[in-house]
Amino acid sequence: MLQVSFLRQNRDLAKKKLAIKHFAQPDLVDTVIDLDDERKQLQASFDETQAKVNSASKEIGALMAKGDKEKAEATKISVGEWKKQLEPLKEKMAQVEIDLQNALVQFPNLPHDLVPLGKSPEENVLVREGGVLPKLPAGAEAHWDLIKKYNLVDFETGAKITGSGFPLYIGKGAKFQRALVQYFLDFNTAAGYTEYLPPFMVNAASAFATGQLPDKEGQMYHATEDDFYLIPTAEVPVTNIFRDVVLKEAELPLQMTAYSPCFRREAGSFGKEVRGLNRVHQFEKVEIIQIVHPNKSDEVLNEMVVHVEKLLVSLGLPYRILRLCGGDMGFASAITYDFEVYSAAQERWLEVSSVSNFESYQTYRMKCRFKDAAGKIQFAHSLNGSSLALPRIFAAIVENYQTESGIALPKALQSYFGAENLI
RNA sequence: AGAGAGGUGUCCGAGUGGUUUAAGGAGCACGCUUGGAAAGCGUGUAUACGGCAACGUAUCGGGGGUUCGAAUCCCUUCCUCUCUGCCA
Repeated sequence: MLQVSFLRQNRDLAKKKLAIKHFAQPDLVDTVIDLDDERKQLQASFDETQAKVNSASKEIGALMAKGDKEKAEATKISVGEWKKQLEPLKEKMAQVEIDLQNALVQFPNLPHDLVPLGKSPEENVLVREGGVLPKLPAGAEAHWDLIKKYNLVDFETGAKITGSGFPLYIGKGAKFQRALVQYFLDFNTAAGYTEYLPPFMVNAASAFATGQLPDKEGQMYHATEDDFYLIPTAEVPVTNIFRDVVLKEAELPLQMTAYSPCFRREAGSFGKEVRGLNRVHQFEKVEIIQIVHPNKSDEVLNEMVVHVEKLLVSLGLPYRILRLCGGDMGFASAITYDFEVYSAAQERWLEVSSVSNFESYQTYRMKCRFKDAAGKIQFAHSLNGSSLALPRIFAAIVENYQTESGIALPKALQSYFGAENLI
């Protein structure tokens, strides 16, 4: 969420930056400032009257103690008058605050200066690429055929149990998932991240704090009986650890990693784009999250990008890193780098990680602050990234490591899987 | 799931309608004292909003109510603990 004080001081800059994100209602900036002016005015007169009520009430107490009942009763009457004035003020103030809040949550985060202009994925900027394209055997197949051939994943039975997009992993396929999770977590903790295993459902307050609510309501599964939401990513529960918390500056940076299943309704496209493991409703992911000093977030973002890159290199997959343009970025992000892995058999790039700096957008929304050396309270910055999302890594490894007689494994995974080859 | 007990500041903890301006203690910070340390003494020690400021307003788990006045009374909700039940 953007801060009114910032919008007030940077009215034109904010509008310019919102335009980069293709935000359709620049005038909302003015609306918000007007509403805030109104709120201030209302509060001033409310506070003034309330102060009169408070001091008169105290006076009544003193008069009663003295036994001056007559004067006490007279004071009660004037208090009654003031309270009548208070009622409409209170209502109006509550309404203005709701309006202000409703307007504020509509703003996406402002883009970082490095964010390229552009509207669609084609306008994302290639930062660098690495890895080598594999030489696939003749008759190389896409992962949806390979997993069937080797009985690693059964979509039909998953659909029978739950619905489409809920894959059932079997045998070596299931074990491979477990090996990947274990490897990713170990890789992250070795780099200093603390491992968490969070709840997989969150309440509405948590979903609001990380920006899933109110605008992305339909993308989450909702357990209505208890009003819990199934998490779309571990970012939600883990970042919320620090909701309404004032940290000490010395505690920063906080580095967390967590495995979780991710649940996404993903109302969307059909066909090749979503075939096999390319897009599913439930998938496994290991996430990295940092809460840092605002001065450090640019630097930390780069560190996180390098961290994820090293992980991809260790898997021997051909990859590229893109800096997303304003039109392709997430709502809450100030700057995002996407990692894509080349699926040789599908002949297309698959997004496997997205690393973002949210700056103070989430932390303001969830009141995650820290006390600096001077004793001043400031909002921290939050960042997160996948390291990594499993299904597409699974797909890419199965495709890129296929041989004529089976599927090989990257060296780094062999000890985790307990064999040199997947098949 | 049923019954009961609770939720107060950084922490412990007092507080059943009015100098509570939340006692007292601990911790922490600063100062005094000291050769140095401990002890002792003194001062300070939540957040948000409004205001140039003085200061004001709100907050005793959350929300609502009663009252001139609520940490205190009522309703509601969440959470924790104990016992019982159920369960991997």
